[in-house]
Amino acid sequence: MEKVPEQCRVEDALNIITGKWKPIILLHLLQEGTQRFSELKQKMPGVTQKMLTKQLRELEEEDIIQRTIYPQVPPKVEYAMTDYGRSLEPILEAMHEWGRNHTLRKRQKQQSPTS
Amino acid sequence: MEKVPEQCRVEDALNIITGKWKPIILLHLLQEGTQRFSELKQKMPGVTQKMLTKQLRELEEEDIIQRTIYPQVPPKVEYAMTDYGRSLEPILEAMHEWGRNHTLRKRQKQQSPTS
DNA sequence: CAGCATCCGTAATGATACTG
DNA sequence: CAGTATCATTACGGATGCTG
Repeated sequence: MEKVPEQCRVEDALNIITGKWKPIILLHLLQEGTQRFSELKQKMPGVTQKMLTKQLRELEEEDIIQRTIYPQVPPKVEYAMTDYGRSLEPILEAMHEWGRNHTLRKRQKQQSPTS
Repeated sequence: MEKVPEQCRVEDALNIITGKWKPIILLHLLQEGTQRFSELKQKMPGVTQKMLTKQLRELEEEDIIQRTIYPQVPPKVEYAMTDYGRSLEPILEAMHEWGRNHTLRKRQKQQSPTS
């Protein structure tokens, strides 16, 4: 139970899943399995290739997702969660749950302001 | 079990705990209880007043922490987790745990590169 | 199709000085 | 002590054009 702040590793986890599009990418891959680049892009309105590519590379770098290139023309690249990446699922679930509750809470606050 | 990406609330949770100093602030308050501004600052090497103030205000805004001002000279301001804020603890714990494991994993990879 | 390179605007963070 | 205000710097994200 050594939880000295200096050894705080929360940020390490945070660095992995933080990024404008990473949570959504992970949700898609977790829920719908392997996806092509174009599929992901299509399912994420507003994202640019640059950003999608960047976020995917960062996730790949950390072994969260796997990138498979099919050497053909036109190119085909698929992304999938790694087994290791799936270990993030409980955390993502918990955050999703918490976030939803938080949104509700906020709404209630606005309706009945205590102060 | 409606987990349509469009309803993804992971980011809501993420927005709360993301920030260069928020995780450390939360860890300190969770582990050591109520803290004065100066105590926190002292325990967080590298942080500036500006940043510490800003992050604290944001956490306060979301009801994660409570700010108590003692009207005296010199001023005394204390920060503490709210009950609601404590509901984040399991998530932070999980992330800390995961992060630590991730760091270890990375180190091993570097020693025995498979590829 | 997938992705890289470049340019640009905004937002986040930092350094520093000042104040009740 | 606990801020606020201002300015400088950097990181992040978006738009666009080019390539195998």
